[in-house]
Amino acid sequence: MPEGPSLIIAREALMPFKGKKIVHASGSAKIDHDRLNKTKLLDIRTWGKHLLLCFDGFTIRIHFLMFGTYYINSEKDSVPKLAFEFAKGYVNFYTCAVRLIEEPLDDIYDWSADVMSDQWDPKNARKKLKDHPDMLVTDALLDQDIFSGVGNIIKNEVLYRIKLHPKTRLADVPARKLTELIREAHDYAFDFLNWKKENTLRQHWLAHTKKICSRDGDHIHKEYLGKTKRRTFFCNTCQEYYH
DNA sequence: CCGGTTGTTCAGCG
DNA sequence: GCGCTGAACAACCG
Repeated sequence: MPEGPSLIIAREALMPFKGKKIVHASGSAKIDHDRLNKTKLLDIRTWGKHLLLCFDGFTIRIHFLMFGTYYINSEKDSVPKLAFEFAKGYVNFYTCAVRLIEEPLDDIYDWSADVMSDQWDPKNARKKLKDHPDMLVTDALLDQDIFSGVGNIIKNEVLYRIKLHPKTRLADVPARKLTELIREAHDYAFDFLNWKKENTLRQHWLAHTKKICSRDGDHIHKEYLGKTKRRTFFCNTCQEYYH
């Protein structure tokens, strides 16, 4: 569920409820459900991995973390974190972090950082990357302030696609390669979205969970790299290590 | 059946 | 106040 493209799918699935009134809100999330009862769901937005349910004067932010899911007009056998009942239909959110946000969204979200957004701005991303010369590219792609919506799968696939070694420091990335990094973070996310919709995402992975490099037949390494120590799959032969 | 993980936040420590 | 670590959360897949 968690990476940015999946949130686009979630938003689309929820759009039928836009403008509809919540008849009853419930769930185990520690929020004031009374604020939701009999209020209209004005809009559904996303910022990276955040699902934003907009109401008059506040927003419910849902983060699906690793295992979060949602069921529309159906449920599974566990207590939802949050559940909305409309006059026609209902939604259940499971295993997610729910938070009520009072601030205007424009005050707290940099929309240009979201690789899935119309407002995604490669130039801003480049500026931010310049500010972190010692950051490894494997960490940079996971930085939600720079590449909001990019997760570990997208990270691995982008680095493989542009033939860049995950341990490369940002300062050592050639300018042209940096352009590719930024472009591919956006482009691969949309390939991810399309494949996810077709249910063919897994079969399109070239590096993530792979053992053999399809370019040169070499072994794909699996290491836990960077500050975040996340699973990183890479080929030492075709992914150039600049240092 | 167990181990691992598409992620984030927070407490605790030096 | 900082950076770092580890825990907590929790469900599905192989």
